[in-house]
Amino acid sequence: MRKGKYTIHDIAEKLNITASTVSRALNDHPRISEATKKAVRKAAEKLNYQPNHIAAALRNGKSNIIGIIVPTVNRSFFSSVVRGIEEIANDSRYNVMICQTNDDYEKEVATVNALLNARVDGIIASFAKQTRDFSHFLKAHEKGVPVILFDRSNDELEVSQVVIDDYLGAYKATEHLIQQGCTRIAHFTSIQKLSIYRERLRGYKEALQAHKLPFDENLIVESNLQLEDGRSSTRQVLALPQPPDGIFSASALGIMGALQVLKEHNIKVPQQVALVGFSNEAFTELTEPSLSSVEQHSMRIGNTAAEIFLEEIENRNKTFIPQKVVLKPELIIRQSSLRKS
Amino acid sequence: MRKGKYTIHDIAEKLNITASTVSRALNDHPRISEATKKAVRKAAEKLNYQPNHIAAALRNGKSNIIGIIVPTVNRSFFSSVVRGIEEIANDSRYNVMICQTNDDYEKEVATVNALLNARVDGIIASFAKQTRDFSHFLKAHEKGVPVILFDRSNDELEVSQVVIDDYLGAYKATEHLIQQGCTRIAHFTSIQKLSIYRERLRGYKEALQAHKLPFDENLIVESNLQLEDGRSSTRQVLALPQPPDGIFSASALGIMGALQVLKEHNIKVPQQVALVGFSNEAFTELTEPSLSSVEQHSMRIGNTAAEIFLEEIENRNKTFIPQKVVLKPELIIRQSSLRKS
DNA sequence: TTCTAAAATGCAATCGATTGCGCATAAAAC
DNA sequence: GTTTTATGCGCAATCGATTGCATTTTAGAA
Repeated sequence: MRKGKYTIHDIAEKLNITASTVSRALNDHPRISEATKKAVRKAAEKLNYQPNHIAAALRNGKSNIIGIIVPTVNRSFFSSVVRGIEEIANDSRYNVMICQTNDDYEKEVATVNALLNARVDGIIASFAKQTRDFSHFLKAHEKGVPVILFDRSNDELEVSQVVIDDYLGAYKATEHLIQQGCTRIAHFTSIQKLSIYRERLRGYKEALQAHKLPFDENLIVESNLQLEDGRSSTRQVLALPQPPDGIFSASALGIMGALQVLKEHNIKVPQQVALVGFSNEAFTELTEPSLSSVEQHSMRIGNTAAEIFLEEIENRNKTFIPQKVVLKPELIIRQSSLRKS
Repeated sequence: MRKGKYTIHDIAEKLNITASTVSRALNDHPRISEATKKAVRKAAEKLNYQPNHIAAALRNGKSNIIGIIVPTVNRSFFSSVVRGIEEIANDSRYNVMICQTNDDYEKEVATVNALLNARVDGIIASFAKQTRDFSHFLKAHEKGVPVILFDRSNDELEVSQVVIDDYLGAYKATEHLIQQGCTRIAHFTSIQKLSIYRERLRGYKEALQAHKLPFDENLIVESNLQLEDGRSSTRQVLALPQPPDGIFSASALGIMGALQVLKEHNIKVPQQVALVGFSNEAFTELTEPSLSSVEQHSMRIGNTAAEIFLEEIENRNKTFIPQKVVLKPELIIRQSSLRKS
């Protein structure tokens, strides 16, 4: 049926040589004469030969596929990371297989297994919010499949990871708000089981401390950090006897929600309340006023993760030493926090 | 090295039977006794046996992978379609391989080839804006790999496709603007080589005609429909002797740009100029005022595409009849076009 | 011209799962 | 009690590329 379904055997037959020679010729093996190589390449071209990666994968025990696991691909952050991974991976003849967990733990476990069955050569992942048990990742790692975690990760896990300095990002953001004159800054955070949120909270606290501002438990609101959460959190802090004059949210949607509610209450941004979010999502510069936020260099995160993967594949036989790369975030100041001074 | 690297042969040995029997037992073959099946399943579990899909793929000539090709995954529309595909595919034990072309023709061709080499069982794609030559898709189709195009597609291509009724969406949007009192409606469009843009333009025109409004060539602006394009197109129509009182953009970012520029000119939306966009991207409901837009039911598009794929795989031996599914879009009315009446 | 080393290629096994065919054994039919 | 017919399972080939080892060919040395 299938046209052009030629194999190395067909090429071999055509040239009166064996498949071994063809294989070696195509792989530029030194023991094959230039003449033969040329002939093989020519014949391959003529037949429009397409190598069967599956056969090679079976024989070599490697598929040349990197599995990527993200909660969702529908966020600038994650899709940029994916792009970053692809960039590096493709250069090294790897393909990527992107899988979404929708932040569902069960799906995540199933996905890891599916990827292992598909014999991926490595897994680059950012786990689901509710993931507490990491044995599925460990299982992959023990099977010799490099696992690289990014953003959401876990120090206790003996695998490599690429994260940004969440502490620093939060510190910068908070300090910036202070410099703009804010003295009561609220912070929207999420589950403290995730280190990224713990670290952002820590950065926030230490910035306050460094500038001799008091820490008020009432100004910390924990939620899922989606749009609606941002809205309700904002209402909550506005209802305080002493409402805040600045808000730093650990997510982009969170600060978006804040902006909406503040506008609804006719509270001027940034004059009355200044805002800074986290994650430089596309919409943050589309709002009115545009939203300041902490840029995570997502593309770079992807690049780095892919590079670590390549290294680990390279050093597969050497003893494994997990590495942790921490990238510096950057504060992007826009209108929502810039008071005319 | 790899732990748990057991094969059906290991199970066979353990039970003193052959690999054939193990294979059949695991696949629930009717000719295998229940007792044997149970024993096999138990042994498999005990050894933590993981089937090697690659070996099966080689033998069966199918990988159980669907390749998805999209310009970018970083848009609600495309990522939702992907989700929709996954939903259906996973239920039928298919995995998906998502690839981004970044709207680059070369990359698209390379991607199709890569997917074919990876021996995907089908390709679901929305092609790049500049793609004029579709031979890479045809090649896949001729090789017996079902190709399903969605959104951006091409009637001349003898492959199945899932699209929305762009004409209808545009008609509804334009009519809505007219009903809100607009009489001079500008339309932002993109390359007319793409049928989606041609159809949207046609819908716009016919709605005008149906309501006896004149068609003015000056109100049509063709661009790439990104944010910046929306901005400049808006400036362009505002500079006309008779500026418009309504804008219908064939993209979401386009109308976003319009909103920005209008606000900068202190032109009231929707009172002075009403706006409707296309593609219900996340940010459209986050703006101030929120943006009306045409919802494309992206998830459903994905579902449908996957279902068509499954059908075509099923009927692989029957004669192929390409099918075209046209979904109805829905107009979502938000503040940007709703004048208090 | 004969021998040896090097260069070029072939042979056959391998990766792991699948499957058509065939051979037993057991159950059913006559 | 013999013939059919199921039933349960094994044998061996297959998918296509790769590779260690063996063999042939060629070139160079003696």
